[in-house]
Amino acid sequence: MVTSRDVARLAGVSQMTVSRVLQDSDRVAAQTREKVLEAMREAGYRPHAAARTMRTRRTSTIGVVVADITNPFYPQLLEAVSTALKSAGQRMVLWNGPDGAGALESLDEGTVDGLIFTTVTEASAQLAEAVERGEPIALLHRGLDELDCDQVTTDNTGGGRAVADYLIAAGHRRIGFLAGPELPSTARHREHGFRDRLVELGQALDEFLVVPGGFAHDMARAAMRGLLALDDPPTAVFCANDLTALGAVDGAVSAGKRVPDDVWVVGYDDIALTAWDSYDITTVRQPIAEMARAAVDLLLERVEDRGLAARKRCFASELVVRGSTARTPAV
Amino acid sequence: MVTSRDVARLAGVSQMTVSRVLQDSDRVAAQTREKVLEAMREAGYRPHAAARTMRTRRTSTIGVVVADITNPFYPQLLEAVSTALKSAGQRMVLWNGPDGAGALESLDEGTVDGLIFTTVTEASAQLAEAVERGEPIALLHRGLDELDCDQVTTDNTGGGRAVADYLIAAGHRRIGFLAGPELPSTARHREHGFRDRLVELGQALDEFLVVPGGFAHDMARAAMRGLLALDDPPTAVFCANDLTALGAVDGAVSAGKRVPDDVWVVGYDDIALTAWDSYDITTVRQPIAEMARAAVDLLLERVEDRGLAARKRCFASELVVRGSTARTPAV
DNA sequence: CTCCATCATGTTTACGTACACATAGACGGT
DNA sequence: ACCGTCTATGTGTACGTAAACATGATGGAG
Repeated sequence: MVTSRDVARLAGVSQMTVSRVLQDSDRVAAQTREKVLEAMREAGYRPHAAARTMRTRRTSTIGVVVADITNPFYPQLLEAVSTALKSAGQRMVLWNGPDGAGALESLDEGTVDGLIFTTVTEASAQLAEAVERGEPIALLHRGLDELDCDQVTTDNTGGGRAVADYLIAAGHRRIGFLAGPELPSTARHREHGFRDRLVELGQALDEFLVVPGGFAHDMARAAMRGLLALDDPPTAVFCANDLTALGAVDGAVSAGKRVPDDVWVVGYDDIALTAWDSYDITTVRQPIAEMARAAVDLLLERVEDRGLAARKRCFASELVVRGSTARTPAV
Repeated sequence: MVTSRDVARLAGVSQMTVSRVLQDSDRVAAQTREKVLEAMREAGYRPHAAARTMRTRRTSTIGVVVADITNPFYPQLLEAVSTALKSAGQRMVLWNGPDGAGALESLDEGTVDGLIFTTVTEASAQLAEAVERGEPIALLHRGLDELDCDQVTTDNTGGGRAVADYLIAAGHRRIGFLAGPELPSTARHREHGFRDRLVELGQALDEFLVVPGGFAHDMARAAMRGLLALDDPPTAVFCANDLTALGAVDGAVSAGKRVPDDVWVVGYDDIALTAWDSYDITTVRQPIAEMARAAVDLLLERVEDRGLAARKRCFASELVVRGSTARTPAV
C-alpha cells in the first residue's frame, strides 16, 4: 500500500505537506503542490479512508433507511437522495427493511456520519435516545411529532383535503377510502385531511367504505374487490398511496370493472408508474428532489454542528389529474 | 467516546483482553469474559469501526453498483443482494448511476472490501485494471466475457430460445423484437438465443420488425406504436426486458390495441409488476435470490483470498406464461 | 519435587492520517 | 539595519484497535 509518507519521500517533502495538499490547504506553495501532486500520480497514491476517519471523525458517508425498496416510491426517493448526497460528496449506505436494524449501531460505531430515515412509524427507544444525544438524524417523507430532530415532509393533510375537494366537486357522494396502515404519519395525515374536508363539505365518509390495511399491492387489490362487490359500491376510491392505487385499479380490472367508467381511483405520491397508459392514475405529487436535497442539507449541517435546534420543513403537494378520474362529472 | 481502554479499566483487565472478548477469542476465561461483557454494557461501549478497519484492513462493507434504480428490476435485485449481505454480516454501500463513478475509488481508499457490479456494459480501463490487481469484484446479472472475475448470470441465450420456441409453437409468423441497447450482455444473449432459434425453426426474424434502442419505458412505448402502425404489423413482440415489455403494452394500449387479442407481448426478468392484472405479462424468470446469494458468497470468499481463480456461475431461466400471450393459437 | 507445556493475560507497538506546535526564511516598516 | 510579522514547511504525536511478543501461573509427567 502506498501511504502519504511514500509520496512525501518521492516528492522530497514531509508527510505533513502531502497531507496539506490532500486537504487543499492554501498553506502550500504552488510549486510544492505541483511536485506533490506529481508524486501522488506517479506512486498511484490513494488516501486511506479509515486512517482519515480515525483522525477527523468523519466518514463522508450517510446512512439511509428504507422500509421496502420494492415499493416503487422508494427507488424514486432513493435516487433523489443519492443524487443529493453525491453532489455533497457523500457516500450512501442503505438499510432495507422495516426495522432499520443496524443503522443506529452503525452510527454509534462511526461507520456513518448521519442517518436519514424515510419510513419511521414510531420512535423506538433506541432512536429516541440517539436523537436525544444529538446524533445527526433526519426524517424524510414520514415525520414523527414526538421526535425532536430535523424532518422533511409534505403537506399530506393539504393533499388529502385537495382530493376531497376534487371528488366532491366532481359530484361523487359514495366515496371509498383505502386507508393504508395506521402508524405512518403520511397515511395518518392524508386520512385526516381527507376526512376533515369531507366533513366540512357535509359529506362525511361512510365508515363502511373505509378499508384499513397495509400499503401492499395485493391487500389493496383485495380491498377494492371487496368494495366493488357491495350492493351499493363507491363511485370513487381514494388510496393512501400510489402502490395502493395500483392495487385498487388491478382489483377493479380483475373484477371486470373499468376505471374511471365504473369507479374513479386517486392515489398519492405520483410515482412514475401512475403516468403509464395502463394505469394513468390521478395522484398527488410531492417535490421529491427538493425534499431529498433539503434533508441532506439539514443533516450535513447537523453533522458539523450538533447543537442546532431541530428544524421541520414541510413542502406543498399538488394534485395531478389523469385518466383514472374522468373530467366529466361522475355518477 | 468510550474506548476499549475505558472498558478495560472498568473491568480491571488490560485493553487487549477486552479486544479478545470482542473477537470472541477462546483464549479468555469464561469468568473474565463475563466481567468484560458486563463492563461493556455498563459503559455503553461500541467498538470504533475506523480503528478496527485500520488494523484489520476489513470494513465489513460491500459496494453495489446499479445503473438505474428506478428500473423496477433493480430494486428486486438489490433487495436480494441486501438480504444476502445482511445475513453475511456486511453493510451495503450503493452507487446509482450509469458509470458507477466513485465505486472503484472507494475500493482503493479501503471504504469497501469488495464491489458487485450489476450493470456493467463494457470493461473500463479502470475496472479492468482493478480486476487485474485481484481486487474483489463480482459481476451480477450482466456478465462480461473479457473480464476475468467472478460472474453470476442467467442463461439469457436459453431464455431467448425458449421464447422463440413458444411463439412459433403458438403459430406466430410475424414476430417483432424490441432489442434493448447493444452493449449489455443480457440484451445481447437474449437476442442471440432468440434469433438463432428462430433461424433453426426456419422463421428468421424480419429485420424490419426489429427495433433497437434502450431499456426505457417511453422508448419501448414509441417503438411498439411504430410497429403497430405498420401495414402488416407483428402478431407478437418479444421485449429485451420487462420494463421494455411494460412500455410495449402501454404503447399498444395508447394506440387502442388490445393485448393479447391484437398482439402478444413477452418480456424478460419477471419483475413483480408483470404479474399485476393491468399488465399480466408473459416473461422469463431468473432466480434472483439465489443469484444474489451466489454473488455475495463468491465475493466474500475472494475478499479472504484474492488468489482464487475467476468463477462463472450461470443459472437457468424459466418461461412464465401469463395473459399477454393467450394460450390459444394466435393469428 | 522438578521441569516443561499450556493457558490466561499483559505490554508494546503499528496501522495512516491530520492536528498542534515549532522553526526557518522572507519581507517590510521605521 | 533591526525587529516583528507572516508564510511555507517540518516534527512529534494521538486517534482506537489488534497483532506480535512476553510473562506469570497452573498442572501433569517423569
